[in-house]
Amino acid sequence: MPTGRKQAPRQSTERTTSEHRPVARRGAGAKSAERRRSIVEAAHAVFAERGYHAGSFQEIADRVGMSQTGLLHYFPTKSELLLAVLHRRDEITVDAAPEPEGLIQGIVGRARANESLPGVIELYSVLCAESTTEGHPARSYFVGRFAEIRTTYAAELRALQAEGRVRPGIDPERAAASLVGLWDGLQVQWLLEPERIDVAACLRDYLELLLEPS
Amino acid sequence: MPTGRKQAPRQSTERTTSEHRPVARRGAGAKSAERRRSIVEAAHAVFAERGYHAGSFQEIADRVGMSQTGLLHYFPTKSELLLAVLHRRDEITVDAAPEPEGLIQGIVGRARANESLPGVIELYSVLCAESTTEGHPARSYFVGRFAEIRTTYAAELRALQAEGRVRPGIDPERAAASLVGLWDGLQVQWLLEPERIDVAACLRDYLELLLEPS
DNA sequence: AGCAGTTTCGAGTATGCACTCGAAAATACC
DNA sequence: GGTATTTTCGAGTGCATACTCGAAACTGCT
Repeated sequence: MPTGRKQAPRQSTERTTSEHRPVARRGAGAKSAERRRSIVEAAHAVFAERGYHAGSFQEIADRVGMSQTGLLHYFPTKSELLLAVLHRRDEITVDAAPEPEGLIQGIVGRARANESLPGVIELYSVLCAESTTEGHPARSYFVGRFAEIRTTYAAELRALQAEGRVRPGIDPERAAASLVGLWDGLQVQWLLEPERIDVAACLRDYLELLLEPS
Repeated sequence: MPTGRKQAPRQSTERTTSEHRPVARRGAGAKSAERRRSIVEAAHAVFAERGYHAGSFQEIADRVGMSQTGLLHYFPTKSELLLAVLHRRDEITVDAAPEPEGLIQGIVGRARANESLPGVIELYSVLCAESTTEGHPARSYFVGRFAEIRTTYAAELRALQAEGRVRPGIDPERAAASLVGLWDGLQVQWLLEPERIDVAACLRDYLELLLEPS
């Protein structure tokens, strides 16, 4: 975080280059933030198209129109850039999430919206599976993310259960995991054959099976 | 990222000059087939652990106890080796598939069996997602495989439907795609947190929702 | 204008990659 | 035993990789 701008919640590992200055905020900070954004955007696209291992600094630098070394000034390691991309993705989807009423409406709506963002889906699907490999930098990110989503859905299901709107015999935790898994698995099939898979419809089917017919 | 080179001293015996092969069956052909099998086996493990791009000839050769160039004699290109691994995987799972009666029994049983083969799951999950990227050599393999599995399940569901054993309002094609997606998505979560995800139980839950309570 | 700090990059390092080439060693067949 | 074939590997090629180093160019503040 070159410019000490308070904006960024970029945590931990600062640049290690030994300097220790008092809130250095010389000019050009705005430019820096802009650059970072465009770099993250390009990296998002490249990682989505090629995956993490196969995606290169060079290609990202080319897309953003700067040298590979210039890029390294902002993100000194590849995994740092990856994590920035993932957190940026969170912001995007959260921003685009009005989180409306109802599990069904919310989820199906989100799935429909995703159909116009294949890059986001691809990034997510590819990195998610890649992260199960040994020592992948995004592994803990995905572990945390899955746990978070599962508990959110499980809580929503329990609330619906309390209202008697869930079909009897449903285990909220397992149903939450299933919902997440179903979504992700369908997205992979959709990436391979977009015209043959209707992710949103399948999710709606599942949710309607879960809920009491009213 | 430097991914420190780790040697896997599989067969620590020196192999430069005197070589007493214990098997040394009749004819070069037999030896060749044997070699191919062990190479495919090692490649299976490496691709499962690292993915296709990140997995290297060198590491595979180390595990099988031969030089990288020796390996190239059997599989002149990397993608050829990949496809051999995938087809070998098909053989394995087909062999281990008694394909018993009943969708539920069959699927749940297979899922349970898979729990003891994390390497096979990892290979499948990682390569499957990786294959959605541009120009991946396994892409058409997975497209074909998914189509095949979906039609199989859809047919089974339609047969059950004819017997009146499926809950009304189920679309067999979508349910088949959902079943496959659910399975794959759950497996990814299971790879990340094996102790928190019960793939077989979730699949059973889903199948019971699909079928008429009898 | 002078300076502190930021941004950029050219050149270079060390490594790894898939793959080629040519030849030696092992083996099979007669 | 001699010869053809298969199997193996050492050495090398060309390229890509992440990352380092050091310095130039730029920026805005005083």
